[in-house]
Amino acid sequence: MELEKDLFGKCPYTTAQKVLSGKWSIMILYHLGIKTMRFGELQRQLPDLTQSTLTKQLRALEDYGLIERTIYPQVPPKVEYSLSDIGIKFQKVLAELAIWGNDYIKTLQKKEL
Amino acid sequence: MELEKDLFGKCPYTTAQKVLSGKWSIMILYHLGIKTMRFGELQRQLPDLTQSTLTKQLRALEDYGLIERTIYPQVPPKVEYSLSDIGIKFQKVLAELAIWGNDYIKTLQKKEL
DNA sequence: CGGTATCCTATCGGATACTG
DNA sequence: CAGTATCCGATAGGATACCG
Repeated sequence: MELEKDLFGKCPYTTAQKVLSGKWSIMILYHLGIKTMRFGELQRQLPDLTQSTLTKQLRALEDYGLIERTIYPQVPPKVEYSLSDIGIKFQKVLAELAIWGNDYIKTLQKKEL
Repeated sequence: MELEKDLFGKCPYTTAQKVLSGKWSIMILYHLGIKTMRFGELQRQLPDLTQSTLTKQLRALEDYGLIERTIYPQVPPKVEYSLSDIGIKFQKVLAELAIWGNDYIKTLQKKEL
């Protein structure tokens, strides 16, 4: 995933779509919205993706500017991931997404009855 | 894209992510939120995807239950796409997404200066 | 008009193994 | 601890051509 600089002029939806295209973007943004986390802690929250996949997804979100990576120069290494300003603003979308997602699941369940 | 029936028990975010994974889902949902449209009209709004791709994306959204397809038995054929109840509810997410998307574009532009 | 049916390719996510 | 390097398979999406 590589950041495209020519997002300007594009519509907000297309832009959002690109940023959210990563399979784990939403989940990562959700967890970092709860609190800043170290790599390992984040990985424990998301047991279904491997270390290398998590790294790639984090790099993508970092390139897009949604999250920030802070490296503490020490041994053993400590790296913290947190939301950027624009990442924090995304929490509003997540909130609506959560409401809708629960609603959607309920709808599916009714159909099954 | 095939609908998975075992979404139950999953978190709302994972569910939402699956539904939104289609490259054009958001754009389609946005346009159908404005008004019910025929296939051709929708295609004119989205010049960047081919007919076959549009068909696939529409089928996926239909399978997920977000949109409804109404076929009017006449010649030439007339098919209308509209939002389902849960699709209408998704407009709230889209609204937040639009706000955020515009914000994000502004942020990027500032960085470029 | 509103599709199918094929085929093809790029990319993305995952598995695995190794490292400062 | 937090990565990187490499490889690999699945699949989503696009191009093209044809159809009721």
